[in-house]
Amino acid sequence: MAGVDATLLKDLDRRGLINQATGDGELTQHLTESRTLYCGFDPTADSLHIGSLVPLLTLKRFQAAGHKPIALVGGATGLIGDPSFKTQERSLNTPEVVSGWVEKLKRQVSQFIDFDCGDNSAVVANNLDWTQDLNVLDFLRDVGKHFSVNNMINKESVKQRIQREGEGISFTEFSYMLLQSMDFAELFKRYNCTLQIGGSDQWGNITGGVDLARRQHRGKVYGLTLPLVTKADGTKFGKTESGTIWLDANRTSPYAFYQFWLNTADADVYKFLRYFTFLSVDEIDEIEAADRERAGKPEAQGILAREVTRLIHGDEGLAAAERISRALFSGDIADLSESDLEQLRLDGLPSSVLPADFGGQSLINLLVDAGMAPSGKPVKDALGRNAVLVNGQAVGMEFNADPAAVFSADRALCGRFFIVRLGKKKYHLFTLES
RNA sequence: GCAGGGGUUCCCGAGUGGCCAAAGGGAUCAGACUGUAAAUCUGACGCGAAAGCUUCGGUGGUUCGAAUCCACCCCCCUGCACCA
Repeated sequence: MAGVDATLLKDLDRRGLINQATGDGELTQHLTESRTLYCGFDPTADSLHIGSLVPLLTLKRFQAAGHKPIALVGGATGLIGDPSFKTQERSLNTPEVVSGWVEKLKRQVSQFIDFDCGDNSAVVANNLDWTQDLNVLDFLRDVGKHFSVNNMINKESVKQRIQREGEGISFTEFSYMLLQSMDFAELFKRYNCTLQIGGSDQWGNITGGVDLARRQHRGKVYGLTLPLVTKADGTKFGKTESGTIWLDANRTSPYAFYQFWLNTADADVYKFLRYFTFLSVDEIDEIEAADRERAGKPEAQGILAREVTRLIHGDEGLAAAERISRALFSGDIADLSESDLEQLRLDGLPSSVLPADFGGQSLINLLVDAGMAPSGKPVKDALGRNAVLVNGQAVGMEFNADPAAVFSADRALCGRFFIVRLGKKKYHLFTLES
């Protein structure tokens, strides 16, 4: 068996990754031997987003330290919906939809952990396996009996739903905790899994499982929660104007993903390096010190973007993201060769083909149709402020009715390409029909 | 079922007959400044290039005119009752 890195918890602590743990510090002792731990991911979409990245990477950290990770995909819990800290009851998804998502998440989660490294190889589990045939009476007698409703309604995670005027909670969602608790007890029985990790919102569900494992199997198991990722300016982490940042390249291109991290605020970037990369804390401290020393533009964002993009999208995804970023944000667009431009499209820069005849289409319309803006208003605003650049040339409102003049062959790069920039950061590649 | 409270533009939340596309805040977008930051300032923020058009749970109605009044309906919340 591979040696166990007993300093793991200390490292997690230095990274700020420990929010709360059960067992009064016994966990450190517990982890001096190779253990099995799990973290659950519920299928609420066909891909995870970066909100799940912290627990996902923490599983990886545990595995690197010699422990055996189980990634649990919630085929069952996904059918119910976790009420923890949610302000509203959510609508149920159909079993077919959820099982489709389960398959996708299984694949996605599997990219992060090693399934072929001997004794601590990872396992992917689905809690539907031990719940779908469970009989209601057995459930109520064997599981329900161990839970006190008095206790459950006092949980902080459901308080909003219990106390707040205007919202309620269904029995279905209220029961969620029992299902998750069962998972822990079950994994303890099946795999001798003795640790569950999760976001800080999972504390109530995790302690529920700790108690159930003890009551059902007299098992001594532990829970550890990770902090919720917050931003210094108080806005929600993981969202941009174009929506959630997903891990699936089909939903969020490696380029957009890379740009997301590159735009991290100074106030957050060192924390994020500790959360989201495998660079050592010492290395990160050095980066921070060097940035402070130098003043001006920090290096940290670039390092963060590179590290995380490589982690999620691999070397190729990173290379593509960097190629696009370099081409668009530094240097002269006019210097790009035809193959460079072609490559941008292959790399995932949003692109579309211009129609041969513009008909009566306005320029605003064309850009909206290409997906550069949700409606005409922002484009109009940008046109009025010289914030629309076609191949580096500002285009004003007066061209709105005359897209043919803007997208004429003699103004195209290499005879057929137009790079349109809207605002500071939104780019789109148009090509003339050949 | 009864009683009470409530459903407003992405979110929170004002508005209770015309001056309302609807205060204020947040989020978001654009500009200036910068480092593809932050802070700050400016502008935008239902749709539309514009003229104009469509909104305030739904449907009808009253009115010259309704988010605002009336009727019915749907949904949510709180309490009570019924059931057991």
